[in-house]
Amino acid sequence: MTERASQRRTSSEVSEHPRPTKHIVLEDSDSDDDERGVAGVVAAKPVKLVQSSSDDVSIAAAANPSQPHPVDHAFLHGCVIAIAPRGVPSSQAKVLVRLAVRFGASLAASTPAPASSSPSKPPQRPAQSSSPQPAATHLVCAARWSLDKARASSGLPSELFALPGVHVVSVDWLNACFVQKQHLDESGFSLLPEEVDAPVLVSETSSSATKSAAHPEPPRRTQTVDALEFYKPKDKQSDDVDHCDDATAPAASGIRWFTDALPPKPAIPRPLEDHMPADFQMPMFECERSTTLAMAELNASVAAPLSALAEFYKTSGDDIRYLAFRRAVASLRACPFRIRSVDEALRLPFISGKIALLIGEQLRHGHVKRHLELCNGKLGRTLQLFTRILGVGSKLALMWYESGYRTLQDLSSRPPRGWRALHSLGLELYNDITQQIPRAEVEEFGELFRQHAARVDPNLVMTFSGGFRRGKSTVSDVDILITHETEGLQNNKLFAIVQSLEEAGIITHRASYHTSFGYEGNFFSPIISHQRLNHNERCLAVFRLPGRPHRRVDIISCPLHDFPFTLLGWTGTDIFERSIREWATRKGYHLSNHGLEHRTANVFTPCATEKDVFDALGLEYRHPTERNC
DNA sequence: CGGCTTACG
DNA sequence: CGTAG
DNA sequence: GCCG
Repeated sequence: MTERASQRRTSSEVSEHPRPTKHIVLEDSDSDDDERGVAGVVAAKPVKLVQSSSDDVSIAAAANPSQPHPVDHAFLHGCVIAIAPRGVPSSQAKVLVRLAVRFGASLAASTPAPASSSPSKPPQRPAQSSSPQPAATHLVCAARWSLDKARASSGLPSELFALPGVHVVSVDWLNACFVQKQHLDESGFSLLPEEVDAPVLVSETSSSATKSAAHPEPPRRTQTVDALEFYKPKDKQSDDVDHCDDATAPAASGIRWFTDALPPKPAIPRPLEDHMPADFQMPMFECERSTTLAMAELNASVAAPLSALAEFYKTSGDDIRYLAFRRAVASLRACPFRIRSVDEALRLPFISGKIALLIGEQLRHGHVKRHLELCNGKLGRTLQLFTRILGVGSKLALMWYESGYRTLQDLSSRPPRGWRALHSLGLELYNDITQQIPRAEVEEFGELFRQHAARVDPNLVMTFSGGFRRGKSTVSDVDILITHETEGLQNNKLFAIVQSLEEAGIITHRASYHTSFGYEGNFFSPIISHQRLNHNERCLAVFRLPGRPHRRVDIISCPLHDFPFTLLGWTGTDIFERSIREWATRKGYHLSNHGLEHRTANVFTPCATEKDVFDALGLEYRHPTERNC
């Protein structure tokens, strides 16, 4: 199953590498955050945290296995949930189930089995799919039902009710657990024997009651990102690796920046000009390798025609060849030796037969005929021209080409089939948007963004992702990721920030604005029952700084518990993303922006940092600057 | 010869 | 179909 | 187009 991982390349040996990392711990998690209020104070008191000598930053103590609190993304771990088929609307039940699983619970099998392990212990790690578990620890019934009624007509097998220690609770219990991100004491939510009236309704107001029952000790603050480092965009510019990091200075005011505390890898393992050793082997998966920009220079000329061909195939809709060529290019980029012969090239993954011929041609003649024909031909040039219009992909471009369109002028003078308003904008901004953006301008915009965001909510956290985070000296667009230091509070912030930037004349266009509501605060909104468990906001916009071209910017907002995954997902490159997801699949996981879920256990693996994700996957951590596949 | 990332609008 | 990495 |  996971064989391929270890095939031909090392990697799996690495999978059990030690975990020497020490993590940041809160010195005083209870200290109030008043001081951090608005502007300036953040700087005054940058740390309530002790940074270990280690590489990674972590959110609070989630990474400390011996101490599940205070941050527990799987706070329902060990719970085996059965939801009453009757009394609880099925749409609601569906959501409850997915959320419960999302936070570590498992589902009772439809056929009850004898109870075995103790209800409240979470003995099984997510990875071990087949450990025995109780038939059910929690029977979840409609609110305000009596115990008798539930036993009689909830539709749950009556033997479940007889299990020792089983909790029979109303849906309000689950609801409250989700809202507070804690495993709340069940007692306040148990179904009562008789017609005694129902327990408290959940809602916000019940929190005091439930908390006092569940947590005699002072209620803990919800999860925060206090442990994240601060980051101030540096004025010292550079176009190489180190600038994304070393992040020590706190932001001058307002919200925080998240940054990677990991120092970039020492770059090139060996002298670049060495010959490829006879035993040289490269891992198959791009996510297993380090691919830095400096390293990629070495074989850039050999890779160039393949790279251009990949682009051609992408714009012409041949996704498979696009992938094939991109993988080949990725191998060349990751190769720390200059490729001098076809034989050497053939030893790299995803280079064989046809592609090797092209490489040979490039080596011998300095050009590749197929490259020149396809990419510089009429079709190739036109497809590239058209697909660089906002909202135009291979299908439209191809269709328009076949209809005889050849220039942007053609398109604007006689709008073709499928023309949309977005395309007009794309045309209007074409010359601006196709230009590369220097890092300095990204940081300039980032600073403005930070100021506006801080006015909306000083406790937001922001970071760049995309090419900027990977250390590119120029980027094709700006990617900004925001979250909130308190779980759930990032809701609805993005739109306000965008509005503010629009009013200031910085954001000039909004190509799209997506939002979907999750569980926070909106638990039973209709949208939720359509499987949307995470609140995500995403805005594709255009900004312009005075005297500069228009620029594309993607702004993404995610809940705190998604942060490491969303950051990982938006940092790229696309080849890196595809490879790490495929790797995850081969390890039995499902990796997305929202989490790392074991495919059979249906349990999400708690991760507080990107590094936790790599660890869980048995991968060596890759710094963003090593993901330039 | 099948698979090749994933989720969203 | 398009977007994103 | 390459890999298993």
